[in-house]
Amino acid sequence: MAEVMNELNGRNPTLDDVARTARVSAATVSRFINNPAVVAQATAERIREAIAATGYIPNLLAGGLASSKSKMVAVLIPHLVDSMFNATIETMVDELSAAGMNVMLGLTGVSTVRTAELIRAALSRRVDAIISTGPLDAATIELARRSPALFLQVWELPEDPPGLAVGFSHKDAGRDIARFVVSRGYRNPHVVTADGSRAQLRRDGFVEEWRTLGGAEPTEATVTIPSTFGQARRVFSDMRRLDYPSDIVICGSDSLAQGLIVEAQAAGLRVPEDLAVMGFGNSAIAGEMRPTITTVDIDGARIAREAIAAIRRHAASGELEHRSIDVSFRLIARESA
Amino acid sequence: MAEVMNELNGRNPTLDDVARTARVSAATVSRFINNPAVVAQATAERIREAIAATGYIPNLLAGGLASSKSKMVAVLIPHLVDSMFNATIETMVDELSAAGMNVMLGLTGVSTVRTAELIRAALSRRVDAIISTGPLDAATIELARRSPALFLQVWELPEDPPGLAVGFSHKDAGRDIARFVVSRGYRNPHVVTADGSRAQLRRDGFVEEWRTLGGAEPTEATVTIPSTFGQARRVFSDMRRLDYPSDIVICGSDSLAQGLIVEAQAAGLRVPEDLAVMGFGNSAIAGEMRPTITTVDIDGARIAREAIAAIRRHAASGELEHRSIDVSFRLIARESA
DNA sequence: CTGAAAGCGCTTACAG
DNA sequence: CTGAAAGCGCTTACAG
Repeated sequence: MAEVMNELNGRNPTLDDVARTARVSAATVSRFINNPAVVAQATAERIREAIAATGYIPNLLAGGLASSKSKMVAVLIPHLVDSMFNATIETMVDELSAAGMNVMLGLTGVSTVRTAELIRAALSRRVDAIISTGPLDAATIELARRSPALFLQVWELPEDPPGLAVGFSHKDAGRDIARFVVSRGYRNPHVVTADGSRAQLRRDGFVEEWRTLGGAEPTEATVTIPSTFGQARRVFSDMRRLDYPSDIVICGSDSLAQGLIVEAQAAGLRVPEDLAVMGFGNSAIAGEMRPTITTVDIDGARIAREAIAAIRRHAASGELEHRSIDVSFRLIARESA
Repeated sequence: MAEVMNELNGRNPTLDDVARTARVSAATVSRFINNPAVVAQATAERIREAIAATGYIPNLLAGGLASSKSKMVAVLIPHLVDSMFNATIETMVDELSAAGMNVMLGLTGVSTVRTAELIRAALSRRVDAIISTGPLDAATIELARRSPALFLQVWELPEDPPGLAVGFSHKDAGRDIARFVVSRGYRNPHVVTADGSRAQLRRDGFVEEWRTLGGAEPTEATVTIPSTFGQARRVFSDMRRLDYPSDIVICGSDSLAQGLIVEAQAAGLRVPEDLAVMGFGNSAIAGEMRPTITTVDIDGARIAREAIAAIRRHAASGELEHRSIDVSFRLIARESA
């Protein structure tokens, strides 16, 4: 072993070094690493020992270049702080790890320009798949369409996705919320929308259905992404200042809803008796807040699993699927509304 | 342009394709891409056009293999959900993007085994640097020490780091909290510690200093990582059930503190009059909660900037620094304690 | 089940 | 400022 280390002379051991100490060809070592079942027992044992003796760590740059498979997946999200996607991403990373793949993380900040740059960067690294959230410009859609990498959009169902989509209809979710609000007898909703395309779709669905059901024009407010807890303070004080008749606030996220509850309570209001609040996303806090928060549950873990399963199918077969998987959503009535 | 596309015959354009259409050598195109200043104006223009015409996207796998620089940095954190590191990571990702580098994200789940696997995976991809949070086993420390990649530990200052460390003394932070609690006249702290090595250090610092200052033995509780909002419920009900005389709860994170405030208020207690609460981390909610949360601020953005600056220095010079950067911490007294 | 050899698409001294 | 050529460390038909 000492001799092996010595002849290396400081450089990293390569496949050839392992092959030499195991007295086999490089091809056989490569096979052992990528598909152990295909080499003979005795040979496998020698190679195993040689790898241990040399401290060999494969070079995936070289491997990827030769095989044109990087075993890397790009995951593109807007933010990390106060993000609705974190649980989904966490499941994705875990599932990818289990499949021997690593993830390249990109933060788009809801910018189509940044998104396009990150997609190019991902393609530069010859990722096997790109998982994207958020809007794409026309050129990027075209790039995605031509891409040899599997292109996945998650948490949404675009009209004509360039690749695969795993998500749900945000517009339908908005409509469902409207029906729920009517069924509970609320009359004056205040709709708080974040400045993202998905949030906008939910808002549109809500307002459309609300009108259809004969509701009076709702009041509205907007917040920027990431919609932090703190923006709730401004929204609430605006409502008071402008003397809105609101009996329920429809929030674009659970953290915003949580913030509104805190503000309302601090102002001496009871939730939901004096002011009801709805969230979106069913984050952990929604079920644990006092009062517990009425919200819409999205099965992020399922989105992640469907996405990764598609990537593994693609890795195995090489075929590019092109369809949409609707995981739907579920309104959860709790105490806050 | 159509001809250029045609002769490609479906495959991705390579550096050679660009070179051919620009009527220069591949070497010159490579120089243009990596250091435009070094090629002549007129040549540069021709290459620029050729790149646009062919739709060339460089292959960083090949580039990395040839140059043994991957322009990729591995970032290893325990979790994404309810994590104290997210703001730090977000700054890191932004800074790395600006420097033309991408990030490989690894989730360790506080497991040294997972951490070791991820470090091997990162080395397989020949990352330029590894940024790690959390404990390392002996073999991994040795691996990090030998690693050609820059090894950075952040949010902590280990005794004898294998590479660079950017963080602060958790034990000192715990001591500071003890002094603050004494100065405010609290007598019966309840210390809630998460099951991580850093949280444990803060707890030890607190208890040590508290005893030194003559305090009575504090009561204690532990929570698991990630310490979600919901664990606050159990901690609070245990305190009540066991009839602790607590006048202040020292929490391991702001979200835990927030949960305790909500629980205490729901039980009819006033914070801080009936029960004071302290957090840790100074997340956005800490300053926006009602009451605002007394906590300890860590300058995560500075940690990120120092780390990325070191990586850029390393990329430029190739030298491996080996030292510790203490960014310290700052106790922020607000309303909750 | 195993080996020899070509090739993946870049970068980088070296020479001019 | 530019080009020819070797080499980075793997994988994968092809042959046996």
